[in-house]
Amino acid sequence: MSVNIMVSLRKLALLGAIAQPIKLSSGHFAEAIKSSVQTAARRLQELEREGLVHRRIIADGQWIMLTNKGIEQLKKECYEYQEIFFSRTDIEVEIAGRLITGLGEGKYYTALEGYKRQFEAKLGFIPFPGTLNLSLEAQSRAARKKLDARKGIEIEGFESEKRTFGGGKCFLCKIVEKEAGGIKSAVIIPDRTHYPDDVLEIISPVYLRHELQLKDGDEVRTKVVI
Amino acid sequence: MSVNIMVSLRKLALLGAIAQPIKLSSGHFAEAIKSSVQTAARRLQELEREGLVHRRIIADGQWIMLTNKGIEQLKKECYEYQEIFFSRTDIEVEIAGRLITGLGEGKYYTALEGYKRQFEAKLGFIPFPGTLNLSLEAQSRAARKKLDARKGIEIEGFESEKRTFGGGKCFLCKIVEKEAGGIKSAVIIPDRTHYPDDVLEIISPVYLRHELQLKDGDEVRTKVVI
DNA sequence: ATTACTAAGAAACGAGTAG
DNA sequence: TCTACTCGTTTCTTAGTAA
Repeated sequence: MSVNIMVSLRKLALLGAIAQPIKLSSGHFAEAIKSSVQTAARRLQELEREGLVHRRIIADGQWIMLTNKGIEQLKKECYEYQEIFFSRTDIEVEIAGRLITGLGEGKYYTALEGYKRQFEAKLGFIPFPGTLNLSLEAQSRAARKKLDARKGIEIEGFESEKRTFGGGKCFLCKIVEKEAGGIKSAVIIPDRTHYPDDVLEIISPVYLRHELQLKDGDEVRTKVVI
Repeated sequence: MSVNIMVSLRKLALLGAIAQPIKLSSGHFAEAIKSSVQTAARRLQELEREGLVHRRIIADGQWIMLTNKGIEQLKKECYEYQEIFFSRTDIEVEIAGRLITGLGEGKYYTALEGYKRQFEAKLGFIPFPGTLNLSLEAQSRAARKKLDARKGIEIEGFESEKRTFGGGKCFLCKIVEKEAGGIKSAVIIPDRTHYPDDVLEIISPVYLRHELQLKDGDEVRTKVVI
């Protein structure tokens, strides 16, 4: 990935192309990146070719918006800065939520060899098949947001014969109270999540729901190591 | 500032050259930035020429550490990412500290035309000459740290005939309780501070110490708009 | 082993032009 | 105006060499 491409991508994000498409011409973009129109146009083409932006050309310019891949790339750089400037400011964030029943895919994914192997190597345990899903209130969603800014423990995606499985990241955590101090667990955040960001997925070597005698609607508090 | 230079600078920061000098050779650095030894060596030379790193060549490599200028450059990029990803998550941070008497330079600096003009234009008031200095406990120091991550309201440095005066940044704030709701004030953070980061300097259009009937040792709480 | 040159080769840039 | 080419020119990179 060329560094100029990354700078262009960042500029587009700053211009607001991360949340919604923005309209701009090569000419305007040239001013923004302080280059010639040709170079600006080439950068936008390149960005599209690399799959980092969606692009739609119209009569008097183009509509540009970052793709998920583009956002991911940008986040990687962002993590580096977090690392440089805020590496060890906070150690833990506390997130609370109410237990809900998931869609069952947690069970499917956590059982896959491609993930299990990584969980064991990187987290130190083989997860019980399934995830504990917590529904988060506004306050905890804000705390959850801090995890976005963190690199976490990286879980790589992989491919099987039939399909590809996306990557994600984990954070070690512990459930507070409930005498669960001794149980290792981890928050898992897929890159392309099927849940909105108001659900927190937790994995653990044991069946937490039974181990802690939890039922839907119970409040669960967890301290996440970031 | 070439983009390749910035990438190299970031890499050095990640390698730890921000807090203390690190020893590395062009060969090692070449691996880190995935380039030839020649390019790596040239980058280090360039970085030094631009005043972004201190460099000391020894028999089997070199000692490298970022300069303040280098760190400032890096922070600028960091702000961009903050802007992109965390723009409006928090609005305020609360910082509490105990009133102490400063060294008197606050009085000197706030009275300088070069600063006064900017305060009036950017903060909306001409500061009373002097700063209110708060000594921060551990918890508030952590809150104070959040300001480092923010761009704030930029105050530019300037030169007089005799010397140069450094820049810094400000954050609007309000003193909580004490019926001070109506008094505009601002936290001021010089780029090259004479205070360690456990002192918070506040300026205001009025003499806060009298206005709020404060004396050394009193606890003052402030909400800083970030 | 280093760093620091030089010079050839590769890559990127921007003026000009077409559609 | 716009995007998207081509094509000289400039800039950057790397191999080779010296200290």
